[in-house]
Amino acid sequence: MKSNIDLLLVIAKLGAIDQKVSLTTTDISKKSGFSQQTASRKLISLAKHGLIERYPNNRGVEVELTHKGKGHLKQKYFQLKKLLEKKKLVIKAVVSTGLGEGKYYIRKKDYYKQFIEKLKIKPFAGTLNLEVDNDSIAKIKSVPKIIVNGFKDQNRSFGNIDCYRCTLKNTLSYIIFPERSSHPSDIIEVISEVNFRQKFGFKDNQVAEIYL
Amino acid sequence: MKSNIDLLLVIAKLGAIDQKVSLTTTDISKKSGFSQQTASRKLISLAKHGLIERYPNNRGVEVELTHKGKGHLKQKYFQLKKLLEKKKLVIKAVVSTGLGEGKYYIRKKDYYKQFIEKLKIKPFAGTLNLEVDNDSIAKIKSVPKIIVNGFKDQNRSFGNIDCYRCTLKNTLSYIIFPERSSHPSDIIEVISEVNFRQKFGFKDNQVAEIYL
DNA sequence: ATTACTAGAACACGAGTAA
DNA sequence: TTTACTCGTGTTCTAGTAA
Repeated sequence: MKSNIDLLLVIAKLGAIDQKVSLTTTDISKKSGFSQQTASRKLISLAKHGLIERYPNNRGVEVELTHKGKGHLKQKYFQLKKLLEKKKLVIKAVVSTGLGEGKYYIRKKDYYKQFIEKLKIKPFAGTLNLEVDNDSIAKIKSVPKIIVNGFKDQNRSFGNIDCYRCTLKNTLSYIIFPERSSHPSDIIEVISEVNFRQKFGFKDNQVAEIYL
Repeated sequence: MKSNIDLLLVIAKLGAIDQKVSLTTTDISKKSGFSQQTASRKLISLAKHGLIERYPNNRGVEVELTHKGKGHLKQKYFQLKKLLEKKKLVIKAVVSTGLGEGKYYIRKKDYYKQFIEKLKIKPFAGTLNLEVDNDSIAKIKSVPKIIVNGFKDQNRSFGNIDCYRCTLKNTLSYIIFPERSSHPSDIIEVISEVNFRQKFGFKDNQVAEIYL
């Protein structure tokens, strides 16, 4: 989809960011500079991509940004913030116990080889799980993504892993999002060459700062 | 021009925001997802619109964002900031003595009528001049613009005036940009129903906060 | 009043390739 | 190697209107 972030921003500014708002496609066309027809078509497209919820009726359209739509705006915001304020984004995260999924993935040779090649680290065979607030995900996704490709072994297929470079305790690390993760969306996994729990004495519920 | 702000952001992230950077259109195409040809064409277009400076040579392109290009990014940034952080933008401004241009404009009946209709104020027949830093202009331009139309009288023609709603000393006010102003770009003019110098004792060099 | 379909025009895209 | 032109194709636009 062609990034219709400009139209999303127009709709958000009309108030649809945290509540349903009654608009007309003509309102939107005036604010956006598109024709009424194009506003209508784009609205349908945004809804199809899950960025807004849309309830047309015979007096206009009720519109509200979805969580995902708001996420897109936040992502753009954090990109600009990092760029223009010239300082790193920081995430406050809480150490937690995960499912051990990451550990399983890291040990797969096809992934491991790519971690070394693409991420330039020889990862410790375990991950640190952290709980973050919702804006954090948008912050993470605002920095360049490195994709570690999936593969198939004789038993099953493995999906891509999206990796985002960061530092934790001044240590080069990566936040990893396996394509088909069963993690709740506010838990992230971090890999690096070190065992954070051992080297830095990390315990559950302890707060850590991640720099992007 | 179709807002190529996404490509501008890509270029800025490649380092072209406060210095010239040697790039190739292939670099840009990889980072942006467009083809090399499209990256080249868009670069030419950005330069034509004054958003970047571009020096192609036989080993690539040297690129740097112009002041205007950087302003576009800042504008988008402040739009998102205001929206997502749900608080007003604030500008620190220094009271200064202007040219008396604004006073002359306000008294023109065709403008005055529009001020009443479109801005819902009966402006005091004078303006407050303030000196602001450069980011402030981007902040101002990130909020909705109200256009007061120009006109012709028997002697000369008058251009449009761009008006931006704000509050100063809790007073509904508007920052006005006459289309053909001889103001330096870091001086703004504010109109409202009150005489700020009289009512609030404003003196030159005093700092004032403007909320957008 | 609305939304949104159809149709044709305008525009943007990238493959091929010249310079 | 570059940049960037031409040109064929596909996408996106808006005017006219149906519902």
